[in-house]
Amino acid sequence: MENKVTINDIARLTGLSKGTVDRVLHKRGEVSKKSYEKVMKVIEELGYKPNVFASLLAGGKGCQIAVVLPSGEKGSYWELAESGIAKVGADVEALGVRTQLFTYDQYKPESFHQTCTEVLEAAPDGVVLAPLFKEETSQFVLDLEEKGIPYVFVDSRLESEHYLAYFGMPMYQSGYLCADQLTGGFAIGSVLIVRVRRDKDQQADPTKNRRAGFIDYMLEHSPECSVSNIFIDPNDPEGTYNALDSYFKAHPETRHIVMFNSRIHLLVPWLADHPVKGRRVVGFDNLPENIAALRRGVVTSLIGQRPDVQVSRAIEALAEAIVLGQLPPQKDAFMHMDILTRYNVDYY
Amino acid sequence: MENKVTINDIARLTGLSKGTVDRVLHKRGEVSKKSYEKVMKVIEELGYKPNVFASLLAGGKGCQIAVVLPSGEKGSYWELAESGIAKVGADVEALGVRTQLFTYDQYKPESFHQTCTEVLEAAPDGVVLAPLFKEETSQFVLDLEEKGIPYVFVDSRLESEHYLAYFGMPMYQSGYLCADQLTGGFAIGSVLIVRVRRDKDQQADPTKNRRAGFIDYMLEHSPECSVSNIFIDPNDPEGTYNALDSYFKAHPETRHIVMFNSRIHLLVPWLADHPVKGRRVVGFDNLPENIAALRRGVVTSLIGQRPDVQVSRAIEALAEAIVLGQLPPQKDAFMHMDILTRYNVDYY
DNA sequence: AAAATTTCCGTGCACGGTAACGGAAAATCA
DNA sequence: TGATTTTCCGTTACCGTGCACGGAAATTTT
Repeated sequence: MENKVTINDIARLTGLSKGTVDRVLHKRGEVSKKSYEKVMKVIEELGYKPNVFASLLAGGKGCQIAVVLPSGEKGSYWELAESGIAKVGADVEALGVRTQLFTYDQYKPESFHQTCTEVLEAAPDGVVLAPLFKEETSQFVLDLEEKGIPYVFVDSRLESEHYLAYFGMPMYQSGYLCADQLTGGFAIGSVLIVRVRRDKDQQADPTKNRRAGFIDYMLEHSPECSVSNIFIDPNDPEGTYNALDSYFKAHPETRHIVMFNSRIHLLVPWLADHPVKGRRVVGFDNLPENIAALRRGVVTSLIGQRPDVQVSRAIEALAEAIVLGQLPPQKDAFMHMDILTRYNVDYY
Repeated sequence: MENKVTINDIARLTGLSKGTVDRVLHKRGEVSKKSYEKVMKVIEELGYKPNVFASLLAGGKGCQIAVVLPSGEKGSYWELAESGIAKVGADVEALGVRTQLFTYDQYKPESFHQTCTEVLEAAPDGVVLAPLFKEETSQFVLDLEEKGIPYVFVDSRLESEHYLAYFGMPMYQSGYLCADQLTGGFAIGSVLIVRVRRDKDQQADPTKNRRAGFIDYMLEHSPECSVSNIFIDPNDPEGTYNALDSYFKAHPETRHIVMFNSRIHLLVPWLADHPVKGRRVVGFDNLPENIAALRRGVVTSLIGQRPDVQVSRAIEALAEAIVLGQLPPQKDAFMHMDILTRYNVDYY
């Protein structure tokens, strides 16, 4: 059933041998132009697709996929992404696909560059890439294209036309959704945005678009609602605590709190000490610590994009493209924005 | 890489031929007890796993999976489930898995029984089953076990110990979650539950547990909030409209509305005619009509379990078990309860 | 004890594709 | 023109399993 057309059929119809047919299939030369075209024509007509099993059986090599991510500390967003590698379906593994993880320091462009050269040396059959640095990524992508190595973006992407697929979250919309969750659709008092202070010469703020979506929602639905910002240092718990304390001393009328990165858990100590009935606290990403906060009831809801799923789907898409020659149905796959509350988080 | 152990290795180590080894592997007799045990021992020791590619190549058959669902009218829940069949990964198909759909009338046990015999005649290698009738399902499952055909439940399940896996939604918790969505965590006025009238001798109400979860939440979080019920006939739009009309004439203070089955869209005509600021309307399942209502803003949120994903995951699990001999990591996979609002529905 | 069964097992081909090997034909060189 | 190199292609031996066929050995029948 399926594709009855075999390499032998083509050999017979072209009057050549399967050895020659195999040579044109794999473009390993030593074929006259005339024969080459004859074979290609018949392949086209019959819609020949090679039998994956036979190919794997004979060749045995399978394929190697490199996954390039920022190195994830324990409990971080990127560790979650990393765990997606282990979640690819058994059927993909059965197809002879192997994955190899390469990490880089998300704060050091030169570390990323270093990792890229390592990847190129490893010469994988495909690359899954979470890009953070524009310049360096453009260069890397050029190198990959030159070598004919297909690549898939996760989390964010470049404007490049040549990537095979992209799995990520629509940032602007996630901010919009977040605002809806925070306000519950009702008009409310003022809102506090807690942000992480970052050096200006560092990379651009990845949550910029998200914040924009949030602001737009508020302007449309609750124009009377005031929005304030404070900045904290993620490595200074005490400072964070004090920042919140002094802000709320000055603005006791502010009720709801939101953060646009995955660090909402940093607020837990202060929140736990200052419970307010009706306060809504919304953050992003299902990190273990965030989920714990959700369960405690300190955080109202989280908006999750499941980076692990992004990675595993990316690997699967890449594998299907390489091994089966099937392009992904859609190039840009914006993934679910999951709304997590304490009542459904157990099932994610 | 992987399993270097082949059938030839075993043949050599046992001093037998691969023909004999193959015979014990497939239990097709004609092997002396002594040889049988010798082979089994070596297989055990070396942890032999057959090469899927070679097997598929030689045998060619692949495997046949029967999917048994209630017949889904256009736009219905079960049609959504049906669509999951088309969504199994290309890699699973590449493994030589073919699926065949069998449907039955969800209101007629005898129709289910009829379908079951058809399935048994087709003698598939595995069965995905959405069971509605307890008695008949128990019998069917016994037949399957007798024939050694593995089966996976979706949507709901029997207490049977022998199913391979189950993909479904935790009903009680979904009701709990629903109540949280409806109230938004705030204390609110009274709530209306719209239910579908059904004959008592018909099957039991599949949403009973869900309702129980809802009620429990309300008792715990908003004991002062009154909950009323009305009943409608899904096939009588006019009657539905009038029922809502007369209820709300008598109880204008009731604001929020909930339905526990997938038919919240039946209320759209009335809701569209009677917009109330701050009213929350929550229903279940991402049917096209429900999603349309969500987009219009008539329905506040939906709780979705994506029956299509349940079906495709079930097929994949079954395929992996049959073809690769890999049991699913967890027997009971309670699937996500997705909270859908107009702001994230586009990404589901 | 010879013949007829039955039980058990080895051999060999097929599945579709890969790739090394070697040789014929064509092109280039002397 | 003969020798040499290049270009091109057919042959062949696998890869690991499935399975049909036929035959040796063990068992039962005459």
